[in-house]
Amino acid sequence: MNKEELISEEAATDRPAVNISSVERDTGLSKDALRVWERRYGFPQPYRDAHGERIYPSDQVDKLRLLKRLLDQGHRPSKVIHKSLEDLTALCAEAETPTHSAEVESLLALVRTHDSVQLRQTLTQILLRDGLRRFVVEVAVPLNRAVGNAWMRGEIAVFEEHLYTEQMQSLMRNAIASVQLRGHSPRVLLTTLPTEQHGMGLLMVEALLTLEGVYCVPLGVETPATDIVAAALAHDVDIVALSFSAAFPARLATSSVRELRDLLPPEISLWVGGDGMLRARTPGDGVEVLRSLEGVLGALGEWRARLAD
Amino acid sequence: MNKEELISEEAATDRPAVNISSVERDTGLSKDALRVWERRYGFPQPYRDAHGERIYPSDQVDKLRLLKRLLDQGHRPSKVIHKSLEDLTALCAEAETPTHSAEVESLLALVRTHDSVQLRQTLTQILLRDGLRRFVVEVAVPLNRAVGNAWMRGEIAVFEEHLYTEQMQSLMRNAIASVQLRGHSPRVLLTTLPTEQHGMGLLMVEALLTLEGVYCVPLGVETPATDIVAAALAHDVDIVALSFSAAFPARLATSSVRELRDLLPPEISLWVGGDGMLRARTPGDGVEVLRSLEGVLGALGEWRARLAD
DNA sequence: GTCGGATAATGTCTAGGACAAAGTCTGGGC
DNA sequence: GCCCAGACTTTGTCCTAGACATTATCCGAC
Repeated sequence: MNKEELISEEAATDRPAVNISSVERDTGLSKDALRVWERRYGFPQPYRDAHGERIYPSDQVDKLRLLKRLLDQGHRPSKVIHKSLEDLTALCAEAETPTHSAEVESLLALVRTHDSVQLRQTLTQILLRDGLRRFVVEVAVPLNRAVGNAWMRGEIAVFEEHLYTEQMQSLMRNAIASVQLRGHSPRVLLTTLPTEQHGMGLLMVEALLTLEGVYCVPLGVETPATDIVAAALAHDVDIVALSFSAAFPARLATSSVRELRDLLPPEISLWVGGDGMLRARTPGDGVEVLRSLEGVLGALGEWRARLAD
Repeated sequence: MNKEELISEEAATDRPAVNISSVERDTGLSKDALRVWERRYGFPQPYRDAHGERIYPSDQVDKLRLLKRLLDQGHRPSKVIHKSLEDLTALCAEAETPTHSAEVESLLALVRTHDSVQLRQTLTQILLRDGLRRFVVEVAVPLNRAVGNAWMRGEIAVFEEHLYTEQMQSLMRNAIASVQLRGHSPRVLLTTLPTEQHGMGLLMVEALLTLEGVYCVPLGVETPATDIVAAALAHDVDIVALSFSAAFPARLATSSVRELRDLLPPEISLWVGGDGMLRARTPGDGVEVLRSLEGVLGALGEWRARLAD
């Protein structure tokens, strides 16, 4: 394939060096952190342009991306910053659970070959065959994780991940919309806190809850704490559910959950979940930490049992 | 309503003062800009905590939000920064085109009263009554604008805007998915550049194009330029279409569009649109600037006519 | 083994200074 | 009257380098 070659060549060689703003965007590391790392650890070591401004070559940006991922997993900068790209990749791979079913593996292959028509068709078939609940738990969750890992290892391109996310979201929204609303209790508000832009977890929870006859108020992502409280009161919800991805700073997660808990009326439950909550310390009383997607159903059962008392 | 009162009281008095990071998040103004404005213009003038760090009271954050909106409309900081909150609100109101149909006005009322069930139902009814094309052009576009303006004037809360966006997106995605794919040409890639997080415009364009038998590759938001090129080649598209909201820095828009145009093969067309393109200077040859959503259909007609030659 | 306190690691804040890019004004030529 | 070039002004982002709160880690004592 002539085009394939063009793409890999582009990715391998032609990538231009970029300024500090772009690196902040692409890696998620703040400008302050980038400068202070350079001062303290000697990495990154960008070139300077005619005005003394930092210019980061693409291989350093690659390493920074990898470092950010490792920090999100709980590693410390000084311990990993001087390792080689290969060592870092290996370290990332360690943390992975490579338990993909054959089906997930074949879906991942479709993402890799950007065969979007086939991908959508296959996902739809599986959804119809297994039902929404099994689809979410057995396909969407592991496939999300597999795509994330593959992207991190550089096996799939950004645009392939984007297209996958778009298709999966579209599918999930359609499925949710087509579930006949059977019940109306409890009422659950779904959202993330500011800076948390990953909404896929919310959609998966919304799917499971809607199937169980729960009334969901989906607020999308990045709702400030005061607005969550206002929305919870306005929509008279019983439960507020928040999702945190691994990229969310662990300490911020704990403190802002605590803060939200104090702002919310005590009779409204607060559920938190997502990869970002696995590393965070427990945020204290009155907060239910869900350690897996299935945990949502357990918590729902408990809530209903408590209501029955 | 007891709850309504609680919410407005909350909004009016109890809002806590916040640090510079929060202000950056909430207003979209960079920390550097906030500090340099303070130095140069004397506004904002935050308090300091025990360590000399800036603490912004909520009324100053309100004014900053308004200022950001005015800058996005082309005003200059020195001209507006010392005006009162009332003057700024009036200035914002000037720029508005208050041409709402009665129908849009009643939908806006549903958003204001966060009657989400009724809102979804009404939108679905209108969609079925008028068809997707009229729905997008006559309802979605003006309602989006009306909601944005109302939010800016403080007439609707953040969470109301969030819920509206979520519902409208969900509806549009469902409608798009249910359009039987009739044709497959041209092939159009849809996305935004990094930092541009508003994807509603893309969805509206996707809806119109899909109705016309166009094959769309929706990449969601924030795709880096090099990945857009890679995706365009991999999916063999004829056209790349980008959307810019008013919040996108005008100069960045022009320069990055120019840059992308130079990276893309000349036989691939580049279409750009959205409120952010109305202020930007024309990015030069080989770029089609769409000044309205209907412009998309015009450009499509031209493309097909050229193909027929 | 586990708890508490000292020590180290780390990110974000601070202050001004500098400069390029873009906007605005001004004067001259047609 | 109109338009263009060059000068001036405005504005955002970058720079350095220091400080400090917060969180991990270590180490000794119980």
